[in-house]
Amino acid sequence: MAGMAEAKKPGSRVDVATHREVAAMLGRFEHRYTAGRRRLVDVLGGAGRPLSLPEVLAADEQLSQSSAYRNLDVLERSGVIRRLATGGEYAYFELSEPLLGHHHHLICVDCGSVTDVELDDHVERAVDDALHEVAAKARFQPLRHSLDLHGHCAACA
Amino acid sequence: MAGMAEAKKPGSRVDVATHREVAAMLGRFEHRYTAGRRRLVDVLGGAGRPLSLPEVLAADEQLSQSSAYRNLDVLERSGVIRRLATGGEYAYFELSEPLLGHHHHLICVDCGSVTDVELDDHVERAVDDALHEVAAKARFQPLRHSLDLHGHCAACA
DNA sequence: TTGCTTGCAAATGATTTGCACTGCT
DNA sequence: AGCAGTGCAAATCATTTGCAAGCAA
Repeated sequence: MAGMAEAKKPGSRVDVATHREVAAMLGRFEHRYTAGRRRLVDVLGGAGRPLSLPEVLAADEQLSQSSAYRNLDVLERSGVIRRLATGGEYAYFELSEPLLGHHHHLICVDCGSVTDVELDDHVERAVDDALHEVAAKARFQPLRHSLDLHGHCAACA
Repeated sequence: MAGMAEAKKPGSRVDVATHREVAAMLGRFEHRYTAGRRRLVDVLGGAGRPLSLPEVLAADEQLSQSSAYRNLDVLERSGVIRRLATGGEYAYFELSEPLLGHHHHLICVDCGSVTDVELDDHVERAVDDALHEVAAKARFQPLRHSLDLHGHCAACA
């Protein structure tokens, strides 16, 4: 493990391929991949779960609140990250599905924390088929589905 | 149809059985079923789709903003209504599933409007089974799942 | 230099709350 | 009387924005 490089820059918890991909996504919208934005991607990519803004700021002291919000907005519009409406007091942010893969969330109704989970392809397909069917009936153009489980996390139970 | 009473009080768009059920739910929490709360249930029950607070207020001029928010909170805590976090600027409210039945939402990313849809029991069961499985692995106690489709509604497409 | 980016401080706006009053029970 | 419920106005607080200064092409 120690000698086994994982293609990460020192100080970055996200691999080089991901950073390259992010740079390309930003480039498509004529946005620069600045230090502040790279820090956000490092924090979100290193967390392994969605983070609220306070958590993001706590993870990297160098980030300022307003710029973090502004850059999260840029990253969201460029398709790099996703903003989760959990119903709690904060929005949560995570790398988008093109970077992280399709998945779902366990949302704690007590503390608001969010955990990523994946489901069987078989179930995913059944859900997608069923949703496309009802969407067609309502002349609704589907973009993506969100499937979350609300309940009490291990820590709050 | 004209002579075919549907067990609704004049001026109420919600049937008597629902109002009785709501009264019982509130009673369990020692809350009264006041005129203002009844008006909210009438508005939400009559809409047939989730409504934002401005829509609720527009539907009944007699409702005051702060009391509406306060009563929606009471109704939510009593299990009468559900608050939806759509990601848009407003929260949306609808009668809870015990009153309305289990269903899902088509959420328009442009205008924020929400439409109710139902899925095959077969799909519902597959989803629930899959979610319970991953929840168990994470020692997470499930309360309910939410499955929403985000996209462009017929009006915004 | 031109214009994207940044950080600070101030503004915004949905939602919540203090308070005095009304009305059940 | 006692206390839940109401409406107004004011407060809250996550998030957004104005502006002056920094930095890359």
